[in-house]
Amino acid sequence: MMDIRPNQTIYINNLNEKVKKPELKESLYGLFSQFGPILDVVALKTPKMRGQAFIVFKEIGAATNALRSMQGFPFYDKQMRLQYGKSESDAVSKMKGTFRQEGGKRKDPSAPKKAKKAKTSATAAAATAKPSEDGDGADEAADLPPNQILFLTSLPEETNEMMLQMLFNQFPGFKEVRLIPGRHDIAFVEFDTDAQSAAARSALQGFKITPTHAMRISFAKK
DNA sequence: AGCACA
Repeated sequence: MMDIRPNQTIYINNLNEKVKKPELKESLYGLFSQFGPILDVVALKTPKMRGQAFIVFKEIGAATNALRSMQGFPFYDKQMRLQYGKSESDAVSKMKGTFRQEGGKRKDPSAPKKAKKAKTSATAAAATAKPSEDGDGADEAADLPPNQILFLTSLPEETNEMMLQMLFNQFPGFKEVRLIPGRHDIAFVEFDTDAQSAAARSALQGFKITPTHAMRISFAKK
């Protein structure tokens, strides 16, 4: 059913309602940021809004791509259903400078909060101040010859098997993910062939599972 | 099933 006109926000439903909000948002962010920059992920657990989420992309093209690619994607044991959002997200209006509180139309629970918290540039600087391990030999593995097993590094602490499965699952030839007990930061992902592992590798190289952690993918040592 | 953002 071709219903709603393209929108840079994707509306998702049929999500697993048992997943807690922070985890849900993180996983959605990880899963969808492969299509392009994301402005916001909105998920509410209110009776009306549970099981649904909004992914706000910077570009409509990214949203369209996501819509086509992720329709029916198995996510926490349910198939996600995607549509374009019906209206413009606040994150978009804010970016365009057209954001209005629409006096009265929307619920105003209490005090009018006019000023949003300003991101201090100190915070922003701290966020980017993460040392990047360029040039200190940390990426010697880049030279390993292709094989069917990928080696993931720089994984954030909250990584779990399901998140990695969701990411790598979508590539042909996927076999399994192996986590290492006692190490949250590395994992192995196996494919049927080295061509298939190479394709997944280039697609997901630098993928941000969380906004601050870009994972690194190399081929495993044989 | 359910289209919000505090």
